[in-house]
Amino acid sequence: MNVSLERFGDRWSLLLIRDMMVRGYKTFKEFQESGEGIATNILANRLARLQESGIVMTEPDPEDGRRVYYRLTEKGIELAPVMLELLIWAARWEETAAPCEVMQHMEANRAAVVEEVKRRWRERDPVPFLPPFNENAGNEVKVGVVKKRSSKGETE
Amino acid sequence: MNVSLERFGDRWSLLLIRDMMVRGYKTFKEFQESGEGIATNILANRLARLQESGIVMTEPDPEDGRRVYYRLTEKGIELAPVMLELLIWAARWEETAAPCEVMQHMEANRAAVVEEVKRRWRERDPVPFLPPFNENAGNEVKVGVVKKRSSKGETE
DNA sequence: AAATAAAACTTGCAAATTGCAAGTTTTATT
DNA sequence: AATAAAACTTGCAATTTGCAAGTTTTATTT
Repeated sequence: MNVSLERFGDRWSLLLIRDMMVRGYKTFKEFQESGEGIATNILANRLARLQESGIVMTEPDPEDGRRVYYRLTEKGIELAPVMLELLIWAARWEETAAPCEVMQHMEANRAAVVEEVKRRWRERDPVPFLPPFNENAGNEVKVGVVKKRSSKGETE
Repeated sequence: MNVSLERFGDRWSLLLIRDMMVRGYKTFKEFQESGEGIATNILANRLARLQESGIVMTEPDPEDGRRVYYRLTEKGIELAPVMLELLIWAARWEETAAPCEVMQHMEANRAAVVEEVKRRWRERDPVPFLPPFNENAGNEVKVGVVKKRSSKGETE
C-alpha cells in the first residue's frame, strides 16, 4: 500500500481518477476547467505519473488531432470500489454536495453501482455516472442509476 | 470528496490511519519506528491535522505519563471499508508483501472483515488485525481472521 | 536524590514541490 | 493566410518536505 500511496497519495491524483471514473472527464481541458483549481503544470505532471503507474492511458481523438483522450486502464477502473467507499464516507462525514438519495442508493447497491461504473467504462458509454453537483441548488439533476431510479439534489 | 482529500490526500496520512486501524499502532514512537521513514516533524504535523479533522483523538497513558495514545475516532474507523478496498486493490495491482491467502480471505469476507476491524476498535482489543508482513520470508504469521482461519506469508 | 533515559515533540535550514502567469507547439477553423 | 484551440512547458516565487539536532516532561537507575 505504501507503493499505492506514491501513486495517488497527493491532493490531485484521486480527484482526477474520480473525474474520469464517474464524471466522464476525458480531456486535459475538462480537468483544467473542472473548477477544482489545479494548475496546468501539475495537471500535466499528475496525468503523466498516473500513466507511468499504469492507471491511466491516452489515445488520440480520431476526429480532432489536437485532442488527447485520457482513459482509465483496467487497473484504474478497478479502483471503483475504493472510490465508491470513499464517496460514501465523505458524504456521511464531510460537507458534501451530493444529494442524500443518491448516496442512499449507492450505499444500498454497492455491488450494482460498481458494476455499472465498470460497464460504462468497458462499453465507453459517455454518460457520466454522477454530475458535478454544483451549488446551484434546486436544479433537478438526473443521476446515473443502475435500475430505473432517479433523484434530484446537488453538490459533490 | 475534495474536502476529504485535504484530510488525507498526502503521502502519509492514509498510512497512519492504516497503521492505527489494522496494525494496532498507538504511540508516536511506533509510527516513527514503523520503518516507513516518516520524519518526526511531519509525523507530528499529520497527527495534529488528523485530530483537527476529527479522524484521530488522543488520550494519555494512565500508567506512563510520557506516553500519549493516538486512537481513531468513529469517523476514523468508518474509513475501514475504504481501507479494505484499497488493501485489496494494492494486493492485486501492486507489488505487495501481503500473503495471498490473507488477501483471498479479505476479498471473500469483506463485510465480516470490516466488522471485525470495527469490533477490535470498539472493544479496544489490542491484537492487531494484520502484522507488518516483513521481508523475512518463510516465517509463519498468524493473521487476525474472522472465524477460525489462519495463514502464513509476508509483506504488507 | 541525582543522573540518565524515554517519549513526544519543536526548531532551523537546505532541498524539493507547488502554484501562478506567461509562453510554445501542433492541429483545426475562419 | 490568419486566427483560434488544445495540450503542454517554462520561469520563478512561495510553500512544504526531509534531515539533524535540540527541548520538555515524565519515568528509571544508580
